[in-house]
Amino acid sequence: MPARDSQTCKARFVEFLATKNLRVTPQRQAILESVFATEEHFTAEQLLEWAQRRDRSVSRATVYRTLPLLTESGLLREMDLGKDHTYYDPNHADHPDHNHIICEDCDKIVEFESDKITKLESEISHKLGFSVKAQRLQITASCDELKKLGHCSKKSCEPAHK
Amino acid sequence: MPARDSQTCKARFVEFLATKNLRVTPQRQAILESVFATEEHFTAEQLLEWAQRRDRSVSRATVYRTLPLLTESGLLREMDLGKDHTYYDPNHADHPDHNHIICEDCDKIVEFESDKITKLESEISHKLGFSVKAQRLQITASCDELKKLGHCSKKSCEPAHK
DNA sequence: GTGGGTGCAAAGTGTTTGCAAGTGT
DNA sequence: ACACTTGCAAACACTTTGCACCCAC
Repeated sequence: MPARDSQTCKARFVEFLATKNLRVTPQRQAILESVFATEEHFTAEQLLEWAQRRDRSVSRATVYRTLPLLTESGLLREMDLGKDHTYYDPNHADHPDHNHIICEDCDKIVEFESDKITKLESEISHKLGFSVKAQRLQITASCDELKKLGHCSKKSCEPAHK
Repeated sequence: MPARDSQTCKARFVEFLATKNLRVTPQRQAILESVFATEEHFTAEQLLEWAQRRDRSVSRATVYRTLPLLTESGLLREMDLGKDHTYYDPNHADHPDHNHIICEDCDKIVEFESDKITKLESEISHKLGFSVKAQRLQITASCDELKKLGHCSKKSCEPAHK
């Protein structure tokens, strides 16, 4: 998937804030910068740490208050990975229909898109009398190579950390 | 989707307990009966209420301790619907690959299966070097009829409760 | 100037757990 | 008898919120 344009994302968020009569504060900017400096999924706690590196004054409360704004504006998407905290996906803005393969061996997540699946979802939904608004597909899988060779050569398939 | 055989499910769970050297207690039986008396998705709190109707002695702690056993045995599946609590799907045993359409108008959930989607998932995963272990697809949709007529005639599409 | 925003710490809430007593096998 | 189980209540962990002060527009 092509990389996103972080400038565009930031502009979109500022616009979103304006629409709702909300303000562009230094804290929100620090959070915004942090969000679009990564393409990885992250937690609220991680985001707090990143944002504080840019602006010491960012508090946990502000992170938790900004996260819903980012999801509401469509720039971020909540992800439930079965852990005790919520993950956020910064790749949603450019690829709203992308799916996830989660390797149960190494916890790594691979993203992919499939027009065919998207189309089928739409067709089936239509038959059942619905219009698709959003979709989320998570595949839990195991790494073929790891199973066969006992290790995993994929760059995207490192041993699970922690 | 054809209805499940609750007798088989119960037998499977008893067997699962035996395998792990766990015991068949009255409380677990009450919970088990309750789980397979419904085809709807439910919460831990609902399950507690149902189980207590069969056996007053069932406590919240036992429900929370039994739920992981039921998921581990493959009879139940956790569902995240974006609410603050976890939902459980009792239809997983017979239809492990079924998907969900969640109507954002009325909160109703419709289940469906699609061999084509399942196959595509498998193919794509294989190409990326993974073997599918499980999958979950949730489609958020809106009810066509509701949008056009202002109300919803589908039996499965009642107004959202609460 | 004013309505929104912030940090802090306390509160909230679904879920988990330590403990002493009970019970299936 | 020996583990495994249970109910109760306290503990947890992530997230939310009340409040008094602050600041972007």
